[in-house]
Amino acid sequence: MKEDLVILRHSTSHLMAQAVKELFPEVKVAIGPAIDTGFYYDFDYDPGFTEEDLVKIEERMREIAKRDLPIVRRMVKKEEALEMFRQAGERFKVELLEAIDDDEVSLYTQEGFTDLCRGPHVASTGQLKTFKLLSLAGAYWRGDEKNKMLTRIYGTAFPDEESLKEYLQFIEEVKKRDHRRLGKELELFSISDEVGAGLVIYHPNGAVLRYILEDFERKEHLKRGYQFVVGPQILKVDMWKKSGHYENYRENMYFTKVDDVDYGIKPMNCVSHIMVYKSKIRSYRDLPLRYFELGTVCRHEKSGVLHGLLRVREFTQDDAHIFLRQDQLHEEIVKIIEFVQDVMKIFNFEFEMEISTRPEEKFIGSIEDWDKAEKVLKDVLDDQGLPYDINEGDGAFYGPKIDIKLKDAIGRKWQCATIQCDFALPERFDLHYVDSDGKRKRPVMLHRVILGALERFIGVLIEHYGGRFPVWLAPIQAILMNITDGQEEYLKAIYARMIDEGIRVELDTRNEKLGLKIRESMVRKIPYMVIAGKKEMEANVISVRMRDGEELKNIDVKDFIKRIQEENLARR
RNA sequence: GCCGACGUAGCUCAGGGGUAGAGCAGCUCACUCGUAAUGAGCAGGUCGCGAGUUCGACUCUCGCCGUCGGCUCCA
Repeated sequence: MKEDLVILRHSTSHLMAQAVKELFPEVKVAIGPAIDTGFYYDFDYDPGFTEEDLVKIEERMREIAKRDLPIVRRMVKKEEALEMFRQAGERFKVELLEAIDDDEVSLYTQEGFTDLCRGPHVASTGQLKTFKLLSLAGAYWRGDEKNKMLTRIYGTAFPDEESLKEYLQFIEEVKKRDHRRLGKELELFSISDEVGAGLVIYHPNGAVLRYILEDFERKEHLKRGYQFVVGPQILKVDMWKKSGHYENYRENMYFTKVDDVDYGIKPMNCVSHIMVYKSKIRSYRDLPLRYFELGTVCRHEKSGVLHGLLRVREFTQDDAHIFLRQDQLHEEIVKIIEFVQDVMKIFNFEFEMEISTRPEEKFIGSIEDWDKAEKVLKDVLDDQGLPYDINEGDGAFYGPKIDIKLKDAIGRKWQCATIQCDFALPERFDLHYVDSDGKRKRPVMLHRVILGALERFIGVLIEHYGGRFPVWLAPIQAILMNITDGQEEYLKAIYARMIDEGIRVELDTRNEKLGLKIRESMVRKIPYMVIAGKKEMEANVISVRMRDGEELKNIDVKDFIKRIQEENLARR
């Protein structure tokens, strides 16, 4: 974000805090930074704000802006500032101050309101014109769920009306693309409270989309030397104790007991894949071994985090576990990154990468192994000249990882693919291979997903394409429509032919006007509308209208079928 | 899990202490029609679930479930 935009937004958040203090003097202020989409400020106010309060606060902000109060910076001794905020009962500011090491701190004052702040700020409140308060939310003090929940107000600010308007239009666009809304409109999936929160029910259109993706994935994995394996849905609890999941991941797992034996429903697919590896003695020549499974897992995610398809409790990963020698690690990770690049190009996603390192607590394996693994990950990305961010302490409990964040058609980021390095599970399960010197050695394990979870990926795809899936992914590729009863038989024959050619086609011979049929198909975002009236039938051709308005008049059915089949292969 | 808002017909939503309403969708009939909504009629609801207050609750109170916006967490 540009520096002056940060200053503008940060200043607007101070303006909001001042307005809040004027209207609700008993409120205590916490922090109010600029963020990518605007700004927020956290307040401690026990009754909480209402939507109406938001309107009042915004009005007061405009009034204060009109007063054009100068914003003055002042350096004071830390002790002096502490005394001041203590007197005012601003306990959050006191807590912040106590954590600051410097002798002097800067204060920013605009008539009647002083905030502890590094700054910088605009010169006066009169410069703040184009802003809007957006929403209310709860937020833990310092982001820690053990702390008090404060009330956060989100708003946004821009240098001019034009860009504010643009941003508000962007919010509208985001709403239009919302996969939950499109999922309903396009009859892709549903989530029923009777069935359970976070459990997805695929309807025919969504199920066929999923089937296409699965089919695509199987082919892509076979091409790259992966082998298919399939593991059970439930495994004995002892297995999860051995793997460390019971210790580190139990609160996210579902359990069941049958005939006095405890089972855990799998939250990850690795254990079965490890059992395949362990089933016989492996030679150094066998490695790398790449086991792939479209593995369905269950994780008890906290109720508040569930979100359409993007965060669910049962989902299917395009999961693989690769068993390999240390010396193969670098090359294999390069291959996986190339795999991700190939696949994301097909869906037209750009992406960014992040490396997550060892957590402070809740990890297995030695610190030495962690350091080794982290180094390999960094080396690969450095060698490939790929930029990345470091996410300290954000690794999985069994190893560090590279996370890949997709950037969709309107610039939003989504986490899907991940490559996780694991020295710990091979140790726990005592995996080995026989090396060229005849000695037993420990393999390394990579956990990786390309699309991530099919549910999440489908959700992202829906928003990425705004429901207008490319032809190869479209649940319904073409819809046939007649103009009068006279063409019903003609279209039925064409329908049979297209179905036979593997095209996903629908037949609409209802006694309705063409305009209505076109409209309904447009709403459903079907790529091709095939129209046959008296004229087409007599000439033994069809007319095709595309969802972007383009038309193909009087073409041969054979040519049309060929066109769709080519698009299926080209994957555009 | 936490903070806040919300839950009325398949969908989108209005209403309000005296047992509910619109538009779209659905069904029936008429119309046989050329590129984004033909017309008329009919039918459709334990007002999320459970308890409490009340002569009476869909409306008020409490609890639960779920959804939405966030926080924390994550594929």
